[in-house]
Amino acid sequence: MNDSEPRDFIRKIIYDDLGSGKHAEIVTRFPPEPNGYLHVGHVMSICLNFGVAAETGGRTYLRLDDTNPGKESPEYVEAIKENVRWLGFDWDDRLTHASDYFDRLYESAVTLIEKGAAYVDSLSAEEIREHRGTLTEPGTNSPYRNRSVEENLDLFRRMRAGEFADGEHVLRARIDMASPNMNLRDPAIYRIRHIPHQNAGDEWCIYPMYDFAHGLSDAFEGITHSLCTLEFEDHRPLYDWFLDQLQPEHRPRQIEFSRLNVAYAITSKRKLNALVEEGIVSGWDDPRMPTIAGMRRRGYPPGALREFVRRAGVTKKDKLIEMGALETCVRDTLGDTAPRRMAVLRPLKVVLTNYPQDQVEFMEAMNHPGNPNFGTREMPFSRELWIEQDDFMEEAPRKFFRLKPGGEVRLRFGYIIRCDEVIKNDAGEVVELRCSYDPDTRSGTGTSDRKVKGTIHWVSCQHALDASVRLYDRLFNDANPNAADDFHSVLNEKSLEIVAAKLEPSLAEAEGAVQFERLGYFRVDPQDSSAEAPVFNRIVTLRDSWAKLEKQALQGQ
RNA sequence: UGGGGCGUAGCCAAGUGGUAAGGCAUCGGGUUUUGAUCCCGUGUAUCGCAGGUUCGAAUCCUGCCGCCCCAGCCA
Repeated sequence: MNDSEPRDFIRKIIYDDLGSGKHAEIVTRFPPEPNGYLHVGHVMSICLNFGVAAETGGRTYLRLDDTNPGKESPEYVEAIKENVRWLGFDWDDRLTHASDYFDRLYESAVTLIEKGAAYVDSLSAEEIREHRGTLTEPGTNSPYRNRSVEENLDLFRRMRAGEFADGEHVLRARIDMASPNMNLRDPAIYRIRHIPHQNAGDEWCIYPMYDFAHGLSDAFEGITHSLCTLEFEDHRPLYDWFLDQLQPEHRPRQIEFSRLNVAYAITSKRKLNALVEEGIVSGWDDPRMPTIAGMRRRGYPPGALREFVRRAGVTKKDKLIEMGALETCVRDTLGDTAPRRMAVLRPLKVVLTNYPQDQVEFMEAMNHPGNPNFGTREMPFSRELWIEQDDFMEEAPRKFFRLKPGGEVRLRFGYIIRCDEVIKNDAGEVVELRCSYDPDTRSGTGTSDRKVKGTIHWVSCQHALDASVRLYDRLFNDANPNAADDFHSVLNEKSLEIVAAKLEPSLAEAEGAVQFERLGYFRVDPQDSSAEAPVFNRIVTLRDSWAKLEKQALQGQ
């Protein structure tokens, strides 16, 4: 991919601005409000803002939009920084806060008042709402709309001095109460809040609103392109209005793009919070969460996320992207980077009746069949082995080429075995297989080159490592849980299954993502795992065309 | 019913007057000691609909339809 080729409408605009000489350098910003965790939807914005600046040799600010104390907390700031860094981006010394500009913002508000472009309104919140009109009816002017500049100045100073209670007054832009654009019906720009600010402390009791603070912060930082999501599109006239009124040195341009939604995932902060609060998930970084923290803990590589949003593209069309597209990116990345190992998730014992009682052989196994640089390892092989329950069927269909009574299968990197006897418990469940192995078929060194259709994975019983493995599935049953009236009704009750697995011994040293052959990609849980009680998370399954066949067979019946 | 956006295959997405890229998914096939990977091949897309302009329209014009956003002293 040639990054110097514009590939979306925003990049086209930006590259044109560079080409025309309108800007010598591109400056962008990623401006999260520190009132929650970043999720998959934010990844788009992060990659766009940091990406386009990096491509063009520009700069990006990480700006915390902290204009509403009481709803925001420093707890989230660290998480946001960590998430952005983990995704692979760097803001250098450009970590800022909207609160850094409180003084300048205040001065700008005073300027607006002096120009007669803002006034102190003393209506209550309810009254203001009533005066705003509706979507189809114009609003009506506040009786305070024509206060003198002097009176406005005096009142605003006293608001700032703390002479009034919350809600007693509000500073409003004086635009047009009859505008068909609701945002232009004299929007509030400063409100009184007697709450200490997480950064500014007790210095202020009035705080600027988003529309006022955001565009001006952009201007103060010399942002050239202020990229945001579609819901701010009809705020743009207001964004431009403030710039027109105040004529800051730099004039940023706001451009909107559509949010990225992923099927089966929720991205509402409120709902995400409910999942945590209600204990439906274990926390903000629960591997089922669509948060960056969750995806990170799950084991999604940051490069896979970047690739995902690159493939999704930047447009203005509402999108709901299939989860499979994300999973493909994860598999693509991990396929190249994850060493292969063997693990049995649902163990079934196999006894090789003709294998010497106490013998142990060490089988050489490739760590990555597609890349010899990964080297090899040795796997202990013995008389008693664990295989996957799914790899045996007593009454197997035609195309099932794993183990069945009287049938043969290859043990990966081991021998070909034949199933001679099926042992069941009183309940009629298969609990053990008696098999015989063919000594001539040892992997690599076999004197027989006979082939069998199937190859299955295994772990030696006496050498196996016990581990708890968490199998994650989508959190919701509905492709668009965001649209559900109540997300509880579409929760997938089986989004987590925990199994007692048997791992090959080398997995004791596992770090990073590994592939459990034929099963999927897994990684040690960074929080809950210990040497005594290892815990693995399933990142994503492998593609499974057998499962697909089975499904089709079921549907065909 | 006011304003702002958006409508190209199942999901994304190029294309901006010359006869519909690409990715994901799907479905075939080949390779394979992972039913993975890899490799080949695979799409009757009424380009939302209807008119119009033009030799020629996804692209221009008109009218309609559908979906999303806006009535916080949230962002």
